[in-house]
Amino acid sequence: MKPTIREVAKMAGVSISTVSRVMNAPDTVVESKRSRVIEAIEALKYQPNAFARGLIYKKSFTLGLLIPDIENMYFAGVIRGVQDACIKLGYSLMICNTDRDKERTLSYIDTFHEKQVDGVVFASDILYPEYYEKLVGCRIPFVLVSSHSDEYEVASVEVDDEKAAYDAVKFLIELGHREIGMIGFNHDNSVSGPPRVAGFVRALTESGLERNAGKIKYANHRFEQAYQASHDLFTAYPELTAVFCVADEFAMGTISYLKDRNILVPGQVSVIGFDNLRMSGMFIPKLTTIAQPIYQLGYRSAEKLHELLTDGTVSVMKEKLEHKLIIRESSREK
Amino acid sequence: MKPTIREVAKMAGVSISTVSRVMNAPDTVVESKRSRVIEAIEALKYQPNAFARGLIYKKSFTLGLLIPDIENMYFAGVIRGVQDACIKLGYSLMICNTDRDKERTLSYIDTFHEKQVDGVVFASDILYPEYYEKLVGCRIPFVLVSSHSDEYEVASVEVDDEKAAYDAVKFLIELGHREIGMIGFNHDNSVSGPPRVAGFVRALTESGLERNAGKIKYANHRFEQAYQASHDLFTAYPELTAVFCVADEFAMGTISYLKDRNILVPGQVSVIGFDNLRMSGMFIPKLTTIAQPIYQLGYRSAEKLHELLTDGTVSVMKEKLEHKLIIRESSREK
DNA sequence: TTTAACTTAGAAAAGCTTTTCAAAGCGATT
DNA sequence: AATCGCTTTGAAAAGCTTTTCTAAGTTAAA
Repeated sequence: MKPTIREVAKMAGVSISTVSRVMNAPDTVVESKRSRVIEAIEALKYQPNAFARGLIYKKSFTLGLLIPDIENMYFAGVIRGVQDACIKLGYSLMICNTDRDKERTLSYIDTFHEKQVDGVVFASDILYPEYYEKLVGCRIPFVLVSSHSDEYEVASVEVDDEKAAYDAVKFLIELGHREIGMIGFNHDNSVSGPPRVAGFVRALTESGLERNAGKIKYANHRFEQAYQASHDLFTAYPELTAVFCVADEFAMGTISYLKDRNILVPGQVSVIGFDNLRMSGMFIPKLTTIAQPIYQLGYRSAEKLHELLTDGTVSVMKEKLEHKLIIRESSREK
Repeated sequence: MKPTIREVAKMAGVSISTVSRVMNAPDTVVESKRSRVIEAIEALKYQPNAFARGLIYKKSFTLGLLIPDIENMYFAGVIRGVQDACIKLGYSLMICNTDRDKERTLSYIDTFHEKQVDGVVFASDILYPEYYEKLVGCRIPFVLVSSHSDEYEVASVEVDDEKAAYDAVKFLIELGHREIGMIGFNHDNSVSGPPRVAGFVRALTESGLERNAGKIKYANHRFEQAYQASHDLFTAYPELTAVFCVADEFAMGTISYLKDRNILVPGQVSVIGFDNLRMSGMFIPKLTTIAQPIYQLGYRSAEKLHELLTDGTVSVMKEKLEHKLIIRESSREK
């Protein structure tokens, strides 16, 4: 089996206390013994047992990350950010893909509880009361990323969805478009759904384009759904010359649909996305989009969780990171 | 703090042994006490401490997963597969993104060792001797997915790369193409690089097209690199009417390049990819490709690891899963 | 009625580390 | 020479659970 501190002690001819001290407070043990101990540790490839340490410290130095859909490219970036922050801060990371399934999410929280993760970052999904109750019931500190809660007092880091949507639509208007539609997230399973239509409506209203405010179809996070939604949108409103899509994946779905209908993008219709996935620059045409600082979102959320864990509180509760308009090839002046 | 078995025992008015028995062998404790204990457990939301259990069982019921590049869409699928298998088999999963960095990979193995993961699945990367030595030095059982080792006796599950590449090129030939090039993986940091050029060459040779065997440029896993490689390929061999790309991301890079050069795909040049990413059906044009059973690859690798952990050995050492040709829009008869 | 065989429950040990406490050793000060 | 104070080390306890062992209590059989 794996060597224990006992065997290291025996090999070095000292007590286990001394071995422990060599690892945790090296300068309290005299040089001669210290080097003998270090030799023994290396010879045996000794690695202290995390279970025993966990028992003492009551900490696992592990964080949990709950992801709604790992096949959504958006999350690859936030995972990288969270993981890099974890490395910097000395945590391990346990990533779980919930598929937006309530039961599964709850069961992962149980696992986190059992494994004694120090905290969890909860990504992009709605914080349902069940989740909240369970998390606080298990006394697990947590933060939200790309999400927030109106009901509860929970730390979060995200983008200003309303403003970002506003900027996207404003851009389309400045390009000269007057007939503008939108493909949005279903409100009942997304947190950014409502603020993004709010931004859409505000930009429209501000320019006297209220008549477009209802030209919205909703989809459920996936390409195929957005394809279908575009179909519904364009059969209902064939006059549209621009579409605001609340996700790059939706923009791709919309463009695919338009392509199949032989409608040119951006020749006849301009499409703007949201997220700036790595894929957006690879698509044909390259997507004009609102860039979220995806990696930073993940990174900051882990830092914030760390702050919560060490200080017991967090300096800014609802943190907003900056979005940015990226102009590429899927949009054009009207 | 979190409640312990002691507090449950006190609340139920029994000894801690009884509580433990209720959880692990319920029928050895009399109904009246059992129900009192269950009540107490629920009232306190008691969850046994995984550290204490780990100390006893010498198992963490946690697996580690080493991923080279989490932003590569290929891995989203294998992660899902591994994770679903883990749920079925009762393991938790610790996913680590190595960025193909040796030091980082080694350091993750240390973490796995310290956290006492029961085993690790190692994805898609070359099993360098350092990795192998460290893993066996730490006595951590492991399996390879989308990879294999010629040097060492390690269980693996992957696709038959040579055959798959052969099938791809054969398909191009049957379409009537005679001038065929390839965008491959750099041999020095990929395991599937060499077998895929072998398949390319075999298909060519079989049809008397050896003259094409050298028309290969190499790229390093990413779109941008494939774009550049396509540039090199087509300036060196402008006669090409078809390209075999060893990854869908490469195919997208190639098509992007061709598009920028106003070369029609599939009108003038046919492109076939490899992987069948979820994205491949979303791209314009939709990619003809060799589908890997990505999810199953992940799923099987976790099952295999489980087999290794429970039986101490594995029934089939080098397992191959079936690939499949998917014909979509990026290829056309010559 | 007594003994044998079970059933049920508690005490205690084991698993590995860190940390506290006490003791030993040593130099220096009075 | 004796005491003080500091450094260095080891013994032991604590952290939480599972499991073994033992004891007590119950039922059935002789």
